Amino acid sequence: MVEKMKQLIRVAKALSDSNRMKILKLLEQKPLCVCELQTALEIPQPTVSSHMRILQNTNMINSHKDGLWIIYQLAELTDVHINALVKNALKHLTSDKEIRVLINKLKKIDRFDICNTKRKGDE
Amino acid sequence: MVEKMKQLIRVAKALSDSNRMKILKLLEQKPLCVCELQTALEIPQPTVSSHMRILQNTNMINSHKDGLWIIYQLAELTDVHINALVKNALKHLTSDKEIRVLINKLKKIDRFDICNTKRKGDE
DNA sequence: TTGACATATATTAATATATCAATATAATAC
DNA sequence: GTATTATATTGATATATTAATATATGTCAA
Repeated sequence: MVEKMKQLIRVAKALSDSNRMKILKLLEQKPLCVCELQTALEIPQPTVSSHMRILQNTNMINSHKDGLWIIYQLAELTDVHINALVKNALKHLTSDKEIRVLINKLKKIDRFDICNTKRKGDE
Repeated sequence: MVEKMKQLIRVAKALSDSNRMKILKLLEQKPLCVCELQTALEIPQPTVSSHMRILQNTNMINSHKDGLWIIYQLAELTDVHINALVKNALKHLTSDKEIRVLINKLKKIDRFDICNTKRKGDE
């Protein structure tokens, strides 16, 4: 059996940081690699990785590899109340000014531009 | 205008502590004074007061005086998403073992027994 | 292989938070 | 007034969290 209290506190702590909330809101738009998040948030890469680990420990996100990249995406939480809790946190930030600016900025960010990795099919 | 991000993080931090979650679950049963919470949680009075201040800063609880007592009670949050978030956190803990034991323990706790204050009408 | 690159981990320093003893404040009884 | 009681505040200490730098790992291409 899961420990409800510990589970809740782990999620609440994960939501207690503005960088992590920004990451979740960005992932809500589309799956992203570390370098895209790093560019959007303008913070060092290890800082991003550190936040990703915390989010992954709550099962709020999952990841898969694509060459050198690790693509992160939002995950559906199996626990109904925790899932609703997180959804409400994300909805709350929809009208946040800084978040809106950030999401707009994301439109111009593309991992193929950031990284030197050649686009598949390029010569 | 409210700063959505700061508001969310303040609430998430408030929910990131097991003593505070226990306090909220106890207040869900009925309004309580500090000495009742102190007895239920078996922690020193200043620790309780410290948590109450944090919870009050999020508007999750409010208080009124009754003689020497300060009675705390759950408050309805005006922000719809934050309110739903907190409600889900509380629901999540309904099945938590430790919380169930605590709520059961609360039934035997009565401020008139704990405190030396004379019951109104006593001789 | 080797080198370049994307990401992860370790270490450290700075900051934030939780707890609790001691003390202060406020309400009530005498 | 003074004493008592319930709660708040202060200040000290321990622990947790964050972020930055340095280093390591794993992948791909040549």
